[in-house]
Amino acid sequence: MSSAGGPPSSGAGGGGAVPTSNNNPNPTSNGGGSMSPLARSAYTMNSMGLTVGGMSSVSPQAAATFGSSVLDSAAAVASMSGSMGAAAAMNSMGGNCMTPSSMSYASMGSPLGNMGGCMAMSAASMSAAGLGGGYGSMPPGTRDMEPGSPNSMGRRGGVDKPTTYRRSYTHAKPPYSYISLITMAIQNNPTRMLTLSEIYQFIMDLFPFYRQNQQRWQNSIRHSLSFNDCFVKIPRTPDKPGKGSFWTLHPDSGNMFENGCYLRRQKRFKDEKKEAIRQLHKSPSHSSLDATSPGKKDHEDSHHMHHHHHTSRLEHHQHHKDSAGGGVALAGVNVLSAAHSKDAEALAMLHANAELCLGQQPQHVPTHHHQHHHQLQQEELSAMMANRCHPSLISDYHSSMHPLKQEPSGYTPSSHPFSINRLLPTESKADIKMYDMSQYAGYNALSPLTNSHAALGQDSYYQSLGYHAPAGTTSL
DNA sequence: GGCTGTTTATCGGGCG
DNA sequence: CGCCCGATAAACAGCC
Repeated sequence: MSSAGGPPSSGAGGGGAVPTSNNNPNPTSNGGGSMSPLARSAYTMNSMGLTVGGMSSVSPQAAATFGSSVLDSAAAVASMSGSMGAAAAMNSMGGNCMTPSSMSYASMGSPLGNMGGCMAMSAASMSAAGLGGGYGSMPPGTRDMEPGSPNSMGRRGGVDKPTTYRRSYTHAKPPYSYISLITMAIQNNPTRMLTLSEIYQFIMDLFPFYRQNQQRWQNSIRHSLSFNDCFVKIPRTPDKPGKGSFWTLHPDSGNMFENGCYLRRQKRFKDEKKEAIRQLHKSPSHSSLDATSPGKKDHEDSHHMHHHHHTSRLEHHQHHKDSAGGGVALAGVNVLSAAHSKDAEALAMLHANAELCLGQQPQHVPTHHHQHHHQLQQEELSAMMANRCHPSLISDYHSSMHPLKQEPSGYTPSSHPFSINRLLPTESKADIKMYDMSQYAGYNALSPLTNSHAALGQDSYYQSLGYHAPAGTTSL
């Protein structure tokens, strides 16, 4: 690319956390009406004033309220944003993910950003702070200005006075990476599998920002799905005709956002097997496997040629942490080995899974189990999924990341303020609607997922598994 | 043809 | 400063 992607004017080119959406080419190709009154109200809710105050003391009950469907997502989102601060602070994990950028988001629009310090509060309040502060300040109609437009909000470079960027970012880009968003979407679905279009829908339902420039971000979503090993494509079964495959999370992807940072993972999840394949493809010397190779898979390297050793580095990273950790679970690995012991464990792991994905503390990854267990690969996953069962459910990887496991530091995933466990119920919250959460965060109250999964509460999911509620395991 | 997926290429930013 | 991650663009292939 000569000219490297062209003039920045179009916002082309990468970068960064603050993308910029120029004009909205196709504002609502899909959205028709997706903007429910609820959504509006949500938007209207301004910066946290609302919530923070009111919810500061979110009772368990309240928490429970957020447990379902969209709410979950909202909660998840909220928690994500909240965790940006909370997680970092609470767990001293070293995860300072409070990068300037995230901070800026959090603080955007209001002093609340500083709440990071107060995160002692409940997740809900946090979320409110985070989301409300970040987005939600403006009524829907006012979205004239492009939220991340360079001009409007100059980047963190401090280009502009902090005062300028304030509110009005109704549709500011959410402080979540696409990977986070996808994870959120998948996790939010009871089946833990979503089609591409459902992922799109989830995102748009939750974040108005993404109702614009769909072409652009959807391309990115697709790229993320394909490019990141943490997402696994599950072919559609004949009995379920439709378009596109299902996407799920790799059972070993575990907690990609361990530090509560949803903009950037500390490490990119790598499926060792796939990685190995890539390596093979790229290194001519080993054509051991197939001569038929198309030779396209090296993309990882070609993509990041400069850091092809990253893998080792990453592992190194991980191991390091693990060892430090002490004890807990590994992120996965032996998957098939215990594939039979589902039940309670399954749920447990289910939790873990959610937990991990939504942001919890670092688990330990047993440094070297990979070689033996990484067997569960796509085919297997596919097979499992074909049965509508998420691999994670079957896999015993739960054993590795058991939710019950305590963090060495005393922190447990369950204890994580934004832990999904906390949000999960104790009872049926399936009926809860977004309006409930409208107070939750400015961002979510949107239309409930129209998708079926939305209708299903997570508890439903659990129930379907024969599990009632993560009661004991959770602090709830 | 449009959607879904994959792959390549770049750029920008964060972090050690 | 180099490595790595994420965002974005875009070419392409396959499928419905």
